[in-house]
Amino acid sequence: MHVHCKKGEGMPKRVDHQARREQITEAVFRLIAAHGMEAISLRDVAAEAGVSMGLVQHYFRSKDEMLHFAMDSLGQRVARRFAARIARLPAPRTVRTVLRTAMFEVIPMDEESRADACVSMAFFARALVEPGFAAVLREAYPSMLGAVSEQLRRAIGGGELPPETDPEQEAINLYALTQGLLGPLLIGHYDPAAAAAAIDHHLDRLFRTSSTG
Amino acid sequence: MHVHCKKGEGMPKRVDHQARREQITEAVFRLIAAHGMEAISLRDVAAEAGVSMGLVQHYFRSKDEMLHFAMDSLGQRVARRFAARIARLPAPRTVRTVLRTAMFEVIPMDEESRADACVSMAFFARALVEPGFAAVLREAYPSMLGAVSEQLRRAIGGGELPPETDPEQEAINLYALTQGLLGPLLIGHYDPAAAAAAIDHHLDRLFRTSSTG
DNA sequence: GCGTTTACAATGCGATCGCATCGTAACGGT
DNA sequence: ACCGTTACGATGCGATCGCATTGTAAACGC
Repeated sequence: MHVHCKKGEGMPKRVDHQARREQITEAVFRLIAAHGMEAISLRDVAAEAGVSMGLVQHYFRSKDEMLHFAMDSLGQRVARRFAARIARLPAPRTVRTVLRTAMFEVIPMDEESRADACVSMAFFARALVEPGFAAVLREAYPSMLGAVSEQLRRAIGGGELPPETDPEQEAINLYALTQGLLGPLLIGHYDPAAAAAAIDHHLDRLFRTSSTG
Repeated sequence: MHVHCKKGEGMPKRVDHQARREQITEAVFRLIAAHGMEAISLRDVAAEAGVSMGLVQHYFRSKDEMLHFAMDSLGQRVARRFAARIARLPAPRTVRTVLRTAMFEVIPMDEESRADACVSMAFFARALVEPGFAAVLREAYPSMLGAVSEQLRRAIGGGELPPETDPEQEAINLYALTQGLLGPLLIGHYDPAAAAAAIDHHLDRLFRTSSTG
């Protein structure tokens, strides 16, 4: 009636809404990583993104909507990077290699992924007190865990793991270990190599083919 | 010169400074647990504590000082509860039992400790962007880890663990596992019992006396 | 008893916040 | 060519913030 676009998606006049929103979101990430979520204001975001504050308001109806979008965007980016990292693995993909790669992806090795991890922490803390922010986490965790336990089941089927292994339990512990290594790492208690060693140590014990005497 | 108190500590006129500060701090905890750290204002704290805002200002020179005091206070409380829980253990204290108890202490079983965990998360997120808040964590982690690895060394000496066990590595993994279980638990992905099962599962594997064939 | 210090309450202030409003320039459809 | 919609920029507003200031009553040292 009012407007009849050819594409059902959006068909804006000339600018790409999604791109603009993500450009602003990038500024949000930088500010959160640098000063925390509580410190960011719409004016700061506009300044960081190099745009006017009116523009920010134009693309986000409220600050809350902006932050929600940012959280979704971060979740998608993490998931995408996750999948890409797995897909990039060379041919002989043992389950152990896949799991190791996945767990290493969580551990921030460079400044960029470190910043992402900090932002994730900020969002997590927010999700604890604002259920609206917990939605992304609510779906991310079961999917993560499902992927891990599926890998473990594959490993059991392929003989990499003994048949009495509990895939769900091991998946929980693998995930918890990885997440638990993140905190002290971000604070600076040890370096990424130490976290990697911890992961390998755990995988060593899980996948021990025989030994122990 | 100006004032010559008999006690080196404080000797205020008639009120207990420390007590008042901790009373205010309790209100801070309640507000952080309920609405997050970014949402609390001096007026809110005063109202929650049932005092005037001037009183809050009287006992804390600034909001930042108040939050720092609160973080210290929380750290001490956690450490105290930790020690008490260990001390309350019955006579035959195997290392495994001690570790299990310690790890369970991190997992919030009731609403009160859950609130504490949420507050800790909030402080942690803050510490990532404000180094001043990282001071407490900076000393807490090595002390925690040291206690755990010391227990592990005792276990090795006592024959509970094989001599080739790496106490430092196992301590890191035990701590990481426990911390990593906390996040999903707080979000509500599983219940305390599941977290306890994960801990026991890990301890089972670590302390397996023989088996595996 | 008197002055100083302490313990609080009340108020004021400048800054900043999110958001609503308004103005305007450019494009698209007819 | 016109008109409506979109895409912004600029400004204003009420609320709220942390903090400084001021006032006052009570306790202590002398």
